[in-house]
Amino acid sequence: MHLRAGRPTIKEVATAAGVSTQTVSRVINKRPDVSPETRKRVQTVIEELKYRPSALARSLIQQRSYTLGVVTAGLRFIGPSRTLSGITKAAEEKGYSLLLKELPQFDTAEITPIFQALHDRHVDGIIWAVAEVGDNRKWINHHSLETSIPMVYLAMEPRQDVLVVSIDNYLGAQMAVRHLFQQGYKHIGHIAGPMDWWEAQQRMKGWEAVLAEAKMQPDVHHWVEGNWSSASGAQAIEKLLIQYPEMDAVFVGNDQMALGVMQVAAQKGRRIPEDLGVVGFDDIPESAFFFPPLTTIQQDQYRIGKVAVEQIIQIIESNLDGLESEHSNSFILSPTPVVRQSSLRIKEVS
Amino acid sequence: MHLRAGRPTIKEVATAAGVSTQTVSRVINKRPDVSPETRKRVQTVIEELKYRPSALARSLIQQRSYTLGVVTAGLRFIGPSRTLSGITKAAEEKGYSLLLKELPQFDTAEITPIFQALHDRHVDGIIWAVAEVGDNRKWINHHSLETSIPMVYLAMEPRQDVLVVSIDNYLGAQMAVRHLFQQGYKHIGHIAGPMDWWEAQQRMKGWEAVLAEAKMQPDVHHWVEGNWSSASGAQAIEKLLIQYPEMDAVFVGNDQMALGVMQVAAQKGRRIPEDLGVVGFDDIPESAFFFPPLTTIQQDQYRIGKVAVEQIIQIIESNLDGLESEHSNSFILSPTPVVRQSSLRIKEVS
DNA sequence: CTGAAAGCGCTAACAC
DNA sequence: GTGTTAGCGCTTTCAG
Repeated sequence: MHLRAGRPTIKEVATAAGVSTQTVSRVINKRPDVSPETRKRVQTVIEELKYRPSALARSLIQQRSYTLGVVTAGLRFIGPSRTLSGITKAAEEKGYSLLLKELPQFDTAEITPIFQALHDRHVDGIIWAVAEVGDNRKWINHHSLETSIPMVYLAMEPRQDVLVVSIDNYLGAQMAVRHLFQQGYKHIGHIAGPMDWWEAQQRMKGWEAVLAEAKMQPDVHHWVEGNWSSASGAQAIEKLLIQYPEMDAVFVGNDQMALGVMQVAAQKGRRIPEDLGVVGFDDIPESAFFFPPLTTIQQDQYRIGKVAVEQIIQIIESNLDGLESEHSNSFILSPTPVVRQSSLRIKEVS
Repeated sequence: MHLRAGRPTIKEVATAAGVSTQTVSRVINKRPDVSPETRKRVQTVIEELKYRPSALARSLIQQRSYTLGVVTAGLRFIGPSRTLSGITKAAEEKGYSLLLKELPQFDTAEITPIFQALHDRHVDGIIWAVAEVGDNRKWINHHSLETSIPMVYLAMEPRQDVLVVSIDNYLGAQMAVRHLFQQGYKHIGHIAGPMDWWEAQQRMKGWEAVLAEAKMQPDVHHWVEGNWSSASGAQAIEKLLIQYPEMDAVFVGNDQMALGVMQVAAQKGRRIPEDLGVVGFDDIPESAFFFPPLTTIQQDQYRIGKVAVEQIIQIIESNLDGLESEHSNSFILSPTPVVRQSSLRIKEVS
């Protein structure tokens, strides 16, 4: 008995069990048409040899890889990572593997090599988990014709003929601002994310919409653009305090920027929530431990990942049945407000 | 002209160009032994047909997939995500693809299916990017015999015959505590991570070592165990303030827990850094915007990922040359202190 | 119930 | 320079 190099093949198993490779194939695929004795004998050999069928060879002949391509960006941020986590869990459950690519920037122009790499490896579907920034979606129509690989897009504006899974950022922003009004705040400013992000635009529009409901004109001095970072939040609030002195509350585009806001407010002796109400967006785990704890709009990024996987697999499998895609083409998930101290001016009646 | 189903094959390219598949193969692999005219003709056909060689078929025959398996856990936390980001970047540069698996827990017992899935897909190497917790490494010796796939382990205790890439947590903790002594603090407590984590143990040992240098006995009342979360940090500091009343500084096992510490300190009117010096670990992006900004020990998780990829690829490629692995078997990267306000009791002489 | 032949898309080894 | 043959490890016919 000596150590073999490499992995045992189906042929070796067949020889050792005294059957043909077909029969081994039938056993490993749990086909019914094998006699119990044969099956058992083959299985024994498989275990002895520690044989494992090659997924590569299978993919080649079946034209099916049970692999999904995932394209992400900004894994250094917690949002994309949580989404990815939802994707890994769902894929695992469904028996799919994941081929991961990370774009160097959110608006990387060179996406062709990414597609090629995934296509070359025969992925059955692609999850485009990159936020919509600027015109980084302009290639969609162009591209979806070229390749026939099913795709699902996350965090972008729903559009015709494309499967999209997103959070309702517009609704979330409305929730935030309405909550501030309910708490008796009158002058609500906004610190937006970078305006080339679709999500930042949506959140801003939600803020504007609720102001309009309250018959208030959103003024250009009532908001400032940030870049999602705490540093930009700090800078933004400095500006805003000057250019909008009546402001008594602020809806901030994400929790990180809200942290910067709270730091500056503390330095300037502005009490939160008494002098300044603050609401963030995302509900990062730390936000409950800001000082004071931050009211925010929770988005379930994990669930987005899960839904994306489930949807794309459904498309893949219905395509196989020759059914032409007949699915609803967008999933807009609702966020949930999480009320904490930073916006509670009124004692809540419980 | 009609739409073909599926992808064009090398055979179709060969026919269309009037050459053999072998010649096409030579062209796509940029072999020198093809006449300029033939090469050009073939290339034209390739572009017209939008032909792309199948990485699957190649992997099968070359016994080489140019794919790395990555096993991670806790992607909902920022640390593992940053490491993963380093891995994606480095892999991209080196021309490798990534097959991603996430364990449901850090100490998942059932790792065999993970290995099988990666092995089935012929990964050339595996990056085990799961922190060492409890005895979740006990399978190492057992397993590395079974499979001959090269592996690299992250965030674990270096050991013989295994390639490890880690941060020097012990050194980092020493840096933190020495810094506090330099700032004139005398009674330094510790809030540890969960003690079944190797990294938490190392950080605690670093704290103990510096206390010992200063001829101080680390007492059981001078530290409390947390679980990395801000909530546990908040609880821990409450306890510590009671059981160690002389304490004037605390070294906290990570930045999240330090956030909880600062929240409680603020509530109790303990001024930071005057009454209580605080140092964290990790340098998460938010820590610069805590109130006050947090002194912490930075670990470059991104770089860990990068080094891991580079090392495993080196092993893969030297194995191919038949060289038996003759590498140093651990990389211990040094962390960097980042001094901010939370520990600055003395005006720094610049 | 089982096996033989063919082939998924590609490349290594050899001819010429 | 280029083509032929064989085969990576598996599954899909189709016989028997």
